[in-house]
Amino acid sequence: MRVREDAILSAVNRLLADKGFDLMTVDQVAADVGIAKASLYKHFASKEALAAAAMVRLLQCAMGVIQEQSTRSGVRPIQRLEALVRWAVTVQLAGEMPSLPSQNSSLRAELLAHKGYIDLLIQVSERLGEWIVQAQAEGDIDPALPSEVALYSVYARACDPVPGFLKASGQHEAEQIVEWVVSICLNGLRGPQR
Amino acid sequence: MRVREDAILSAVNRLLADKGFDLMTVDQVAADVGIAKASLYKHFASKEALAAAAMVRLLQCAMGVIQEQSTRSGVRPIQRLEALVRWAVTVQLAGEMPSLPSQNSSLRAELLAHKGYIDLLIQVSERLGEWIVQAQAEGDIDPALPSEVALYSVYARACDPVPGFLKASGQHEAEQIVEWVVSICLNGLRGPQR
DNA sequence: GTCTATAGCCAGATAGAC
DNA sequence: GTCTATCTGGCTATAGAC
Repeated sequence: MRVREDAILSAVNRLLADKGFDLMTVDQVAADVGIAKASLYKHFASKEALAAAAMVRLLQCAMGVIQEQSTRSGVRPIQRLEALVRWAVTVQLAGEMPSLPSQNSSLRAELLAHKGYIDLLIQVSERLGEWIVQAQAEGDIDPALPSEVALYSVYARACDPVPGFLKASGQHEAEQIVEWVVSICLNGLRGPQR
Repeated sequence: MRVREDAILSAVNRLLADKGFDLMTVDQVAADVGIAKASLYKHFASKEALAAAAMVRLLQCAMGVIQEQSTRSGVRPIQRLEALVRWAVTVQLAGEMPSLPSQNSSLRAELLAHKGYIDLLIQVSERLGEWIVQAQAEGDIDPALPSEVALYSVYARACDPVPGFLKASGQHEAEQIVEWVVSICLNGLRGPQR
C-alpha cells in the first residue's frame, strides 16, 4: 500500500531528523505510524532499509529543487547553488532533515548496495558539479578549489550543527539564521578577496 | 591510578572519534585498554562519564593551543583563530577528534551537570569570543555577523564531515585538505567582497 | 583494584494466528 | 497485511570472590 508506506517514511524522516539513526528505534516508528512493529517489517526489510528509503525520498526532493532551478533563465550558476543551499539549510532548521551517522557500518553497507540511492546521489552530484564548474568559470567560486571540495562543502550544509545551535539560543529568527549560514557558505567558496 | 586512567581516556578518545558515542561500547573500551569491564567502572561511573572525561581532555588541549597563541606577539586575532581552526581540523583529520551526538539526552544531561566540562567550555568560548570581536574590529571578520555566529562556525569545524570525505576520496594530501577547509572557513566569516 | 559471572534491560527481527 | 507474543543477541551495569 503506497499511502501506508508514505506515512511510514514520514515518521522515519521525522525521527531521523530528531534523534538520528542510532537512537531511532523501530518501535517508535511503528508507534508513530500507529501500526504494529511486525507490520512495518512487511513493508521494509530492516531498520537500515527504512533509513535508505527516507534518504531516497530526500534526494528526490533535492532533485526537484535542482530541476526547478534549472528552469530559471538569466540566472547565474552561483544563484542556483545558493537556492539549493538555502533549501537544505531551511529544511534542516525546520527539523526535517534526516541525519545519518557517516560511521555506522551496517547502514553504510546497505546504502551503498541500494541502487536507487546511489543512482540518485550520482545524479545530484553531477548536476551540482556542473553548476560549480560554471560558477568557477564566472569567478563566483574560487577556481583554485577542486570542484569536489566545493561539492562536499555544499553537501555538508545538510548536517551543519550551526543552524541548530543558533536556533537553540533563541536569539534569532529562522530566516536570519538561514541567511547567515548560506552567505557564510558561499563566501567561503568564493575564495580570498582581491 | 593516573596512568591507567590516561590509557582509558586514550582508548575512549580513539573510539569516540572512530565510531561515535552511541556505537562505542564499554566492552570495546575495556578490551582496548586490556582490562576487565568491571575494572573500568571502578574508575568511571558510567559510559557517559567516560565521554565527559574525554571531552574535558579535548577542551584542555584546546586551551593549550589558545594559551600558546596568546603568547605570540605581533599577530592579528584572525591569525590566532586560524591557528586554532587549523589545529581542530588537523586533529579531526587524524581521526583523533571525539564526536558526540548533539541529540543523545542522557549524554547531554551528564555533560551539562559536569562542572569541569562546562567551566572549560565557557573559558574557551570567552577566549575565542575576544579574538572574534577583535578580528571584527580589524575587518577580518564581517562586523555585521553576531560574534556568536562566528563562534559556532569555528566550533563546527571540529565535526565537519568535509575533511573526512576528502581524505576518503584518496586524491589529496592531508595538509592540502586542511588548508582548503581552514581557508573556506575564514573566507566565509570574512564576509562579502567589496 | 582486578577478575569472572551474571543480572536486567532493550532493541531488532520473527512466528504464527487471523 | 495486521496483529500479539516471543526469540535472540548485545549492551550497561553490578555482585562477589580474590
